Amino acid sequence: MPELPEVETIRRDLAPELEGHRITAVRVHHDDIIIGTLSGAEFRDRIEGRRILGVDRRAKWLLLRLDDGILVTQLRMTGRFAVGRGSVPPVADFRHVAAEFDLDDGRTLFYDDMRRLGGFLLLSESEWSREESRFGPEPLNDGFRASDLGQALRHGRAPVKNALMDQSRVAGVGNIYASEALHGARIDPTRPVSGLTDEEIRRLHRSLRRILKSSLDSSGTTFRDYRAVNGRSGSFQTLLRVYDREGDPCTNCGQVIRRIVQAGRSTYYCPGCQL
DNA sequence: CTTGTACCCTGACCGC
DNA sequence: TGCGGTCAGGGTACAA
Repeated sequence: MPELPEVETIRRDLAPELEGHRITAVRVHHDDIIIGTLSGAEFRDRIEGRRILGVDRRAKWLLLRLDDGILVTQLRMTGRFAVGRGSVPPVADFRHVAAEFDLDDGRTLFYDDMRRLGGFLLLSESEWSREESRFGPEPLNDGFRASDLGQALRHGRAPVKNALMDQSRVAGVGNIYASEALHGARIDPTRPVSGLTDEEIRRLHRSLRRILKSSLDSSGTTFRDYRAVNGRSGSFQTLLRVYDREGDPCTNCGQVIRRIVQAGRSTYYCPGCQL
């Protein structure tokens, strides 16, 4: 479901709700959302009593920093959070609640995941730092320059669209923003990374950062499953130029937007201005 | 090494 | 109305 702007939006919503609070009880309704070797009961026993010190993000992962360990969560396609009082989630369409975390002030954090592709992982600092080292640089970090993008992207022969979505090259970019960033940079998504010029890398760097920031300002893109916390919608879908717009005219040049499939995922692009 | 494919799961939508 | 096929903001294991 969510990419960098969506996960960061959720982080910003969750942090003030959770920070400083102790988790008093955990209920796991589907063991398959506990990633790794712990059973639901073992997971519960190790989380209950822990205090949440802070909420961070890396790539598309959320980190609940506990007073003992890090509760890592990945939302994949349909994971969502809500915080409310009482036994019923505050959002009507939470029909697939997979886990609940009671807080020390009587509120509950609900995790809903229709497809149950997302889930939770309890790690130590060192386990997390090993996981984390597989990710490429954060594209919105201040120090992320065009040369860093070039270094991350310009090896191998992968199509640039696939390379952008490769989390070990650049962190946090998924299917929507890969298409949008390439359109903004006027680069054909099928181009092999090895052939990209310095000028194209500079355009892609500017385009990627502009689009991710702009989406973050809009609280992300909601046209399907994604919601921020407690059902709040994003609005960047109104600003998408190519994604899910097959058959529409390009806002740059008027040619008809096309959809192709790369690595099993839809890519949208304009054959007129993306060369 | 790098790149592509199948798969996890449920639901919405489309054509027949 | 039902049925089958396809697709969905992701990531991983495994094959070539």
